[in-house]
Amino acid sequence: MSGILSYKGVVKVVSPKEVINELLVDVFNHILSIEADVLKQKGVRLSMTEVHVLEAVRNVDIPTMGNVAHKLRVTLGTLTTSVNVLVKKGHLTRERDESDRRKVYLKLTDSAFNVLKIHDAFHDEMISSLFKDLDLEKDEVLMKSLENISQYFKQRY
Amino acid sequence: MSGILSYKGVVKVVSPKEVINELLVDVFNHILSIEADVLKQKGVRLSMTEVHVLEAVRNVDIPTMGNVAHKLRVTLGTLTTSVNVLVKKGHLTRERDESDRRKVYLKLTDSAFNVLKIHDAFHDEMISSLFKDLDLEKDEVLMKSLENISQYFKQRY
DNA sequence: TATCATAATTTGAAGTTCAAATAATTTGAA
DNA sequence: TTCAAATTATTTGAACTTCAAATTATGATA
Repeated sequence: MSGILSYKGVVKVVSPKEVINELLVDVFNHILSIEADVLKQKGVRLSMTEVHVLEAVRNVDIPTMGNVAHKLRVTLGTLTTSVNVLVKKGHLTRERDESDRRKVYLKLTDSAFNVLKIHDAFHDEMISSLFKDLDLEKDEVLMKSLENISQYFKQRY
Repeated sequence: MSGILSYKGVVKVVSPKEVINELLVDVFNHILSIEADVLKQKGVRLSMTEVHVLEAVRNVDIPTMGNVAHKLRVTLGTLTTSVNVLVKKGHLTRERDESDRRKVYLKLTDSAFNVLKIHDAFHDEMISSLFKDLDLEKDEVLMKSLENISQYFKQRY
């Protein structure tokens, strides 16, 4: 993918960095829109945003509104709107903390787990394709790269 | 990052695949929201969506409405709305193709190039952090991984 | 020419997000 | 203890994003 691009008679030399940048953005957007299609086609009546809320509820240590909102990097108000819909659609329940009644715990219902099963299968397939033709030592290089960038941003901003 | 997670007394073994999946999603969302902040802080009065339109106009071979919409994977109607705003804000101009007057070419103005310069600097820094501690041979492993996944989705869907 | 195809825009509705205002509860300092 | 400040979550109103369907304009072709 790196090398030379020609457009309108202009020859452009493309660095590995530029290629990686464009691939990252492109692949990521592609994945999101494909997954939306897959879910719709499987009869899941949820948007990707809503699926991400369910995923965050599952992945966060203690699924309060605040923790989930932080994980998703949205405001509490935004999350409240999403959760209202997801409760109405039967994928989430709210539970008050009895010892601190300000807190609300979110809980996934069985239908939420079904949605996440489809989601997981999709991502598994995706990640497997990423590993194709790479031996284990190299998988760890990829992981190290992702950790680098994750750390970098956590420190920097 | 791979290994053992403990929550509510339950011990969970996390595979490299799961870690990579979560990192990818997490890092990507993080980057988007950080970049939005950086742009705002630098006085750019555009949303990330709008910046992505400018980026697509620059990156696509022939920047017609159709080609740019396809690159962004949005409908033409969606793109039209974005472009209307970007023209109003002075970042884009429309030009009719004189030999086929159905077609519209999008053209970046100088102020659009200024926005993209900030965008590029940000992404450069980001990609550099990804390369930290990795030698060139390994960068190519990462690139190969991304190409794999890109190819996979282009063929599969 | 009449019809079909292509390219883009307009319109109306649904979904997403935020900031600011509000509400309920807990914490802590006087 | 008590009340002011802090914490946690919800509500509200506005802006933005997106799509599907209808419409407009133009080009290709039978």
